[in-house]
Amino acid sequence: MAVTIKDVSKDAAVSIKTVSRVINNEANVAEATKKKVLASVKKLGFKPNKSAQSLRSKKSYMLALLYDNPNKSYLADVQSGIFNACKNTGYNLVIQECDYKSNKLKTDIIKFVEDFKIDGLIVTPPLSDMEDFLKELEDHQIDYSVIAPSTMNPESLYVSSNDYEAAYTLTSEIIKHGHKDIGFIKGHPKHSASHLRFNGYLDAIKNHGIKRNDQWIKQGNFSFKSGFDAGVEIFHSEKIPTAIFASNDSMAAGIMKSAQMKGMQVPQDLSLAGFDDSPIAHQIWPALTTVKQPVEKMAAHAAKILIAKFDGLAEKTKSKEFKSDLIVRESLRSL
Amino acid sequence: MAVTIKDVSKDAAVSIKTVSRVINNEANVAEATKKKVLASVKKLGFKPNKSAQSLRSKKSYMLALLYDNPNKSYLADVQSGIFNACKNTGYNLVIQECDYKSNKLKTDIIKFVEDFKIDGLIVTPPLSDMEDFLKELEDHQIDYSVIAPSTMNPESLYVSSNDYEAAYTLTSEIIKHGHKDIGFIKGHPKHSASHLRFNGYLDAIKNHGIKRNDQWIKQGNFSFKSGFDAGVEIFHSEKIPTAIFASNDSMAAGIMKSAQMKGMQVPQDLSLAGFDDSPIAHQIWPALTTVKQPVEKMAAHAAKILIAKFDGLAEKTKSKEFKSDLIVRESLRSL
DNA sequence: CACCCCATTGATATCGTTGTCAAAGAACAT
DNA sequence: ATGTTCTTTGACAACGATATCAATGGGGTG
Repeated sequence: MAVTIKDVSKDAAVSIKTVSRVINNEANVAEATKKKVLASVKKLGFKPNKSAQSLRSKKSYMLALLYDNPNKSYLADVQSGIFNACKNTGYNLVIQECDYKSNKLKTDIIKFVEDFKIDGLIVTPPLSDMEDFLKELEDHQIDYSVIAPSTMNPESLYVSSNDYEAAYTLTSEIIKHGHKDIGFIKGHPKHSASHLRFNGYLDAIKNHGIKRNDQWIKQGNFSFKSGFDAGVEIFHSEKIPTAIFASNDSMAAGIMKSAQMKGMQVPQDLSLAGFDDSPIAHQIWPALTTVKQPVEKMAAHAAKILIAKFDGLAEKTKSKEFKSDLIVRESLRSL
Repeated sequence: MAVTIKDVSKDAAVSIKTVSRVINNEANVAEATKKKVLASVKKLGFKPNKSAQSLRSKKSYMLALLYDNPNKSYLADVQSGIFNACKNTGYNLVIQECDYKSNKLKTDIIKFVEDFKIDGLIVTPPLSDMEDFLKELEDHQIDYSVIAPSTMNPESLYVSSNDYEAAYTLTSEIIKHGHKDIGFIKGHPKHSASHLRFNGYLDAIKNHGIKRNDQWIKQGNFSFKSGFDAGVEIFHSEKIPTAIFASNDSMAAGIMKSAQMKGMQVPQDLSLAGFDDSPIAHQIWPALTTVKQPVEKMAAHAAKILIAKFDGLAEKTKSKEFKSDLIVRESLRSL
């Protein structure tokens, strides 16, 4: 039989309520009592029973990760980050796949939260970009933190990244290599990341005196196939750009395939850059120059913010913007 | 306030124990009573409180997935399968990363199971290949099901795949294309899949009268880099094989990189085959001929087996072997 | 008709926590 | 010394389910 709060209270010669107070870090426990109790807890190896805690306190100690059809490696990184943050906090993670297009999305999620008594949500793109969805959560007093490239509501809990700046930097890097004819593949329009990256690109070429050429700017949706299709289209243009910046690595890989099928070599005939530093970026040849976001850290932070909010004692953790790194590999050549 | 068993019992004019009996599908409830109760349950939208159930019944309704550093897309597929199987069963999934090399592995996992009162484990390679580890679980009466290419213990709960046959088939396919000089890259030695795939290859070439050439057989560990290194080595041989079969797609991609860096074209100068049909297989060019296992279905089945064991009523689900499919793409050419 | 058996049902204890509230004691002001 | 406030503590109820065990009643048997 496992050791219970009762055993501890006997061992420490205090009431069970006092033990409860100690393990919950409540105020107004004498220092000496606290010490005594903690000693007993340690000695007996006491671990509070989650079910009993949940039942009584109406908390589930469960966070849920909401996602919609992400890149698998992104998902794995996010999960991994959250798990690390949860470790030793008593919180656990459940995963919930959603369909951002569903008109039942809001009610489904609210039902999910209520059924499972989820304490808080961690919301990833593109759900994190849907204002009405987040509003609905707030209306139902559901706590959440978002992982998103931009923040619409600075009051909410969030971790953000600097997609605009990163795209600006990467574009500038391409320009530094002597390129003037630079194509761009946009990401999925429902992701705010897509617009930020595109704006970073646009501002960078503009500030370097390069004129935008819409023949080389194609709409993609972050999928390999959309990159491939965009590549095929671009290579049908009368004039072909010397470099293409795709809004993520999968699309860049798609372009590479379409280029290679046309007999073009990367980077000799075409320079290429991606975004995300997903596994594909270094598993193709030539390896992609890209931008790496600290996804795992971001996810961990998103979880920490939430937990800090629930658990009064947790060190106060604030919303925060994370910086991305430029990863220079082989797919970019100097003209 | 959520509706409780008490509300239902009032509405149906029976005792709470009878409601409990109905929702747990216990025997000896009159058909009429059952109907009446179920009607009230539906009418009020009653959902049993997990915490209360756990507390009283000593079950957590939680399964845990044990993994060690897998391919991220494999992990995502496994999770997705398990989640689907859990849906509407009341069971939930937690994820636990392990280190198969750690000498604390066994005690850590047992502690984990006891601390969280995990009902059952789903064990993936290479942990599922460690007999002593599984033995330890049994000694502690921990329920588990394994997802593994082979089964050491036909009594245990498992889902298996036919890696040997699939490798045999794929090798035969390569031979049918006219290849006689076929290299092989072995997988991580701690994975039984590695040996099964290798044996499938060996038997296939033997049965087709092809002699084994150890210069073309290299040890890998399923990583991209190990494939790349193996490729570099092989291409230093005096004679180069016309085809290489890598034990997984990442390593095949690594070989492709090493070949392309040498100026060789796939499949003109070198045919290539992989295994797993991971995303990389179709995101490189030429796309890889490979073997696809129904990973998601397998994982779902592994979860179902466990749940069936716990929940007396669940349809009896048996251990099962799943078949893989050959996926023919562009990386294999006829001589 | 009396008896027993078995299927069905319910009253109540129980799981291991936290919440409520009151009591005891310490500290401080008057 | 007395009253007041604040800190510290504990007794006991409560959370919402399942477990135990006894009560009830219908059907079969002698």
